[in-house]
Amino acid sequence: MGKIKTGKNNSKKDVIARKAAALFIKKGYTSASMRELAEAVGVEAPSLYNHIGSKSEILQTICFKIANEFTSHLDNTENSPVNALAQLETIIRFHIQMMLNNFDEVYVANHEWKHLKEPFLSNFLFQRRGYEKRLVVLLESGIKSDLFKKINPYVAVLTILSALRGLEFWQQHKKNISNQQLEEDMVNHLIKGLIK
Amino acid sequence: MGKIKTGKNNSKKDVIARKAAALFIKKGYTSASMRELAEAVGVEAPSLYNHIGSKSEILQTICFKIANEFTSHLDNTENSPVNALAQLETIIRFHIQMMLNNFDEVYVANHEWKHLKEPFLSNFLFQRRGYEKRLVVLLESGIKSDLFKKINPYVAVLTILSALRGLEFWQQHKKNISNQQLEEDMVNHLIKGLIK
DNA sequence: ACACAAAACTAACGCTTATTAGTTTTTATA
DNA sequence: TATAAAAACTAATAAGCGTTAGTTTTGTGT
Repeated sequence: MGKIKTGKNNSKKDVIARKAAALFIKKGYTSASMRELAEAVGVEAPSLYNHIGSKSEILQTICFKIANEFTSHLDNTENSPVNALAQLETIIRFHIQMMLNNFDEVYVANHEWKHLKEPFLSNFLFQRRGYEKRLVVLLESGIKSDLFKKINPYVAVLTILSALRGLEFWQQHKKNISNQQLEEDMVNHLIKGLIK
Repeated sequence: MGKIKTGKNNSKKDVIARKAAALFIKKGYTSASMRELAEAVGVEAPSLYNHIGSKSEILQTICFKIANEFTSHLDNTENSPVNALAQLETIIRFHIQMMLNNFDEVYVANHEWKHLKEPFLSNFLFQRRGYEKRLVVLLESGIKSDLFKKINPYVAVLTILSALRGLEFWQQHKKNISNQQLEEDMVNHLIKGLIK
């Protein structure tokens, strides 16, 4: 049938993962078949197994790649010398950038993690829960420093993360607004509602 | 094997739909099998077909029941004599109430609509898009009346709807905060960031 | 108690799934 | 150009899927 076309910096496994992410968005992980994925890649289904271990492994790769990017960015931010407000703004902007620049994989990590197999499922949820908790700590510190209103920090984190996640809908609408403007408006909406 | 237990005001079809919603949340629509659903209901799989037409029909029932509830509430709100800010607040509070009181069905409508069959899929998306547009009009009217900041109304609607959707995570966390407090904090966060 | 309808059951169908085995073709190296 | 490895292919497997057919049990009204 064909041959997998690789670019310069991406392996065949990368090509498969990228096509898979797009397919998982369109059909959902379970409904997306290896035969469909193979067709998107330009090859017969069994040929995929020369490059990947299993369908489930593709999902793992996508989910943990994204989870690790968020986690390591948070590591860096926490170590920066600026105050809680500036840290929060940095994090919000990073989420927005990730949604705009790595849409497919972020979407899959957000929507299809449910189909990870153990122990990956537990690991993923543990990592995500840890991320949320660190944000709550950040919010608490901002409240203690009198930077933020005395809102419940869990609620604030939930609100912010959910609003950011919702950028996935932007990809579909494509309104007449630049990414720059989008980012400023969202940061403004989410932050100014917090500042005293 | 058994018999479907119906309460007073719910038909056997309702019982199936309710169990199905819970199962669709746990496994996703595609991965949830009719045999699993049957077991949850307490019956053999083919027996379900005495009460429902198909698996897909269950999903349709759930999705449109929820969509219609949101649409008709918006109808009522738009006809109320209060200003845009008060209308927006009413709508936000309704979303929060729906998330807290009809969690399973709202979750399924939000996550599994992708698996609706045509023409239901198109109808559902059309209805949802219409809902969003009406909210944008509301935001625009609020901006024109100088009630809201001059933020992009699409971005604001996206931010608000996404944050509200994110209440689905609340169900899992169950932190030490009352529904009342949760509602006030979210409304405050989302609105006060808009008011001049 | 009898008759009819509702709702359960068992068995099975045709289809799709991810994956494996075994083989052939392509590519890279020397 | 010969050789070895990489990567494609075809064929097939076992398992699970939604659903249908046909039959038996259960419940209801007279």
